[in-house]
Amino acid sequence: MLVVDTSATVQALAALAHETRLALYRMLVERGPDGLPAGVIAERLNVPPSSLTFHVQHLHRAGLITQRRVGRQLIYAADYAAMNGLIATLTENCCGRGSVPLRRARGGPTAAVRRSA
Amino acid sequence: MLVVDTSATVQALAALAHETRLALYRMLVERGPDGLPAGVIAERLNVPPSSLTFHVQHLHRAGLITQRRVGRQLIYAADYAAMNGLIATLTENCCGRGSVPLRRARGGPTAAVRRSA
DNA sequence: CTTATCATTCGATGATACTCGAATTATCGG
DNA sequence: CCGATAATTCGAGTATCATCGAATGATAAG
Repeated sequence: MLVVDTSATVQALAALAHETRLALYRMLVERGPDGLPAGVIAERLNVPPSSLTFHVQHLHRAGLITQRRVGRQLIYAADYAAMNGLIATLTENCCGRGSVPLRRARGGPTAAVRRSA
Repeated sequence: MLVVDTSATVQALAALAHETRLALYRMLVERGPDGLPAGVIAERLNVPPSSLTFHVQHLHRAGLITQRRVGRQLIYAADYAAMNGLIATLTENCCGRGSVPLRRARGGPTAAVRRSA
């Protein structure tokens, strides 16, 4: 059984629990492994540079995005493994053991989660 | 295609992004459909009544738990469909567009999930 | 009606989170 | 070195969240 570091989970959830950061994270997921420089993200989200830094750091500290420098820009990219880890944690701990078959899906990739309340 | 209400997603994430509330939610998931009265939850979490109310309402407003009255006690229970909806939303929007296997639940450690036997 | 129990609401306090302009660090191209 | 660009850190102000005792509402039993 998977044991979870609760505070890491809370940190990841808190990082995503903000309009701006959720939009930012989604933008990076869409963009893929290449990522985007901070400046571009700030412009697209219409957020001043210092505010943008505040939010990307929040996501970075939570381990949800990666950071790398290219020349004088800092590139941020989504860390897919981290999100999958978070989803796995939620699935393992919070999904009503058996009443809802979400963990044993063997068919299509997301077949079991297509239905939403 | 799954329709996503961003602010509802943020609200659900924020509701879970707190040590006490995550513990509370997990307790209700373990307990199952019968749920638990507020008093019992408060005692088990070692939280004063008024603080407990604050947290259960947070989860209830986010739609993650249900509330019903039995006699003079209020019973709270996990709403599994809501959590599955949240997970579906995260999977649809934030997981690298099908390129990433959702199937890893006990692979390598990630930033959000750690072993702590 | 009165008392006891369960839980919530109220209100005051302290703690974090968020925003963003100004100053600072890092890098690049002459 | 110098000027320009990318991004961060700093600091101050505002807002929202969290905690919890005391007061209030809701239900039950005698």
